[in-house]
Amino acid sequence: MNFRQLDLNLLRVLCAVYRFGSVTEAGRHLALSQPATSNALARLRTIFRDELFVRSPSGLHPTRKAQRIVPAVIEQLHLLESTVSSAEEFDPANSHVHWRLSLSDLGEMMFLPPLAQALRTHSPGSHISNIAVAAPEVSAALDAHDIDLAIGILQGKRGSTASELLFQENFVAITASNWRPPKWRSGAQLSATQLASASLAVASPAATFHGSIDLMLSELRLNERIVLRARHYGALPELVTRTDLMAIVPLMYANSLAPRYEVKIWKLPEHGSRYEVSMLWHQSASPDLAHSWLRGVVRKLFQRESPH
Amino acid sequence: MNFRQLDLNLLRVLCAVYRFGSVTEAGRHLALSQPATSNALARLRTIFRDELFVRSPSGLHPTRKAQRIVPAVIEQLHLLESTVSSAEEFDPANSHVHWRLSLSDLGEMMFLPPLAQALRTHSPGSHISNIAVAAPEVSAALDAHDIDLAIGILQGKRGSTASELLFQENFVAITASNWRPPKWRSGAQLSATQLASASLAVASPAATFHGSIDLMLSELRLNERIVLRARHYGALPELVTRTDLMAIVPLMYANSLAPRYEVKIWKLPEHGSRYEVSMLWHQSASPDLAHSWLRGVVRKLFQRESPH
DNA sequence: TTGTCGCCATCCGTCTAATTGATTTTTAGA
DNA sequence: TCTAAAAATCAATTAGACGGATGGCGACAA
Repeated sequence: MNFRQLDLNLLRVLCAVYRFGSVTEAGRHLALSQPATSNALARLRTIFRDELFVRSPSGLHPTRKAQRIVPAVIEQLHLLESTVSSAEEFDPANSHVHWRLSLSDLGEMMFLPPLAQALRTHSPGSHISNIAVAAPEVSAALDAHDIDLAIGILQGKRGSTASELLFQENFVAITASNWRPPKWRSGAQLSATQLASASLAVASPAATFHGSIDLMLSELRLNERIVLRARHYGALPELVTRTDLMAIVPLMYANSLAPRYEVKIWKLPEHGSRYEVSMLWHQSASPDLAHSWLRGVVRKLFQRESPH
Repeated sequence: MNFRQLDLNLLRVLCAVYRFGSVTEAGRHLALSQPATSNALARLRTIFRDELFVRSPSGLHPTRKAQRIVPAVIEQLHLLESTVSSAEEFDPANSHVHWRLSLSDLGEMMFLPPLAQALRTHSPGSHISNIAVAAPEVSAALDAHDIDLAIGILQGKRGSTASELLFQENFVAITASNWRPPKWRSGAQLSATQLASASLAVASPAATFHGSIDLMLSELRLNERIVLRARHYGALPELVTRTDLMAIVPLMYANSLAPRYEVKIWKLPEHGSRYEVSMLWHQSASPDLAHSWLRGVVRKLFQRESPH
């Protein structure tokens, strides 16, 4: 097996067969006929002196040797793709990229409108999909190249995940505008005891923002006060205007409600109510100029210096 | 420019032209005719919509676009090579690898004999060359894939350099066997004042071990006592047996002299006389089974627990 | 057990890209 | 301006990879 005389294009076939578990399907994906794909696989088998894939009821199953090398080859081909496509200047106006993002439901409300507006303006040929991935799976989804970029309260844990802080902000409480805490005089600051007497509503979405509010409330020893848990933020504004409940939401979201809802914003104790919003992507996409452009757009739209 | 319909083999041509600055030479290296190479370059130019290389007095000079991507592509092809060649089990007995090492002159004396013996025994078809690279250039030489492995008092500084500690040891002093310090009674331990009265000879090779002795001696405030500087260790044993000079050498080397030379070994103060011997290689070679085997041989021959 | 279906492997004609060899073009330097 | 070196191009030929059609084999169900 001599790498120098290996047809590199065969590696594509190797990866595709690994991915689809089917010669026919791999060929379809590579825009190659089934015989050509089969022939390529035969050459691979000769070169590697290994069957590489054996038939099984569920499709072609990789041998140990294939299992050992193909995932790494897939990763390296992705790297090559990013490098090669970083060659040409990215022209957003004339490009047709399908961006696959991961935003929580709140992320959609907060980030999608300005992002979509920017993309419609500067890259009208591009498409956006939000693939809402649960927070713990974000890194895996990036590794699998199922999504291009994730925005939210997320941390890049693995080495293959790159990340950039967009902003830090605080959670706040919103209530109906005529809601008052006991012994209230004026202002929008709640004392700890006043807060401790409120009944709380929170949203715990499955996707990106998951968990951080719960974490904060248990730090503030307020988790006993939660009387309503929603799965999405969308219901909260109506909820607080119609009940005596206090909802805990990101400041950004509270501010966005002001024009349409009669809600009052209450500051929470600084301690524990802070959260960080970052964007995450797969490291191999870093040199890609298209991806780099998208990150620039996100940065320009959402990144700001932390007040603290 | 669509990566999916890019002939990956063209990237080889791209890298070779970049490396040799010549279509003809690149073709020769790739076992490709000059017209074929020229044609491949023409296709690359169409694909990348860029000249990629322009003629200059010193050969084909890469354009900015080529400069941006080709080094990364070279690196990624090396990665692919390591991955792909890690597919087959490495059979040292029947393989023909040309190992390019970087050893200092002392390294040659200490490490090459057992290493060569092991390789002759277990991989008689393989070759070894010592490309003695000066210590500061070791990482660069690994990056350029000019050498496969370096052994010495070295630290892997860059992210692309992998390293593994082989052992820690101390420098010692050797003298003629009848040499005695002032007010000496018995034993092989020198007091600081006794040491400070000796006249020293040191070797400062250009290659890997460079500098660490000087560093130690200046820590011990003994650099004033150096009366002779050699460029190689080979001359020191004869030197100390014929003069009253004391030579500072690694313990390992001092021990190796015992059977043939009438020298006495004196311990030095523990503080500052310790050094670490490591092996360094390029990270992309980590998955390569042949390289991994070589590292295993080196490890088995030379790695030992530190006495401390 | 047998028939059918789905999928991989094989066969053959076609076409791309390589080779050899020669020629033209370009460019730096005399 | 001329020369020399190297890239680009041309032409004829050949090797090999692809596409379409066909054959073969195992899985699953009646």
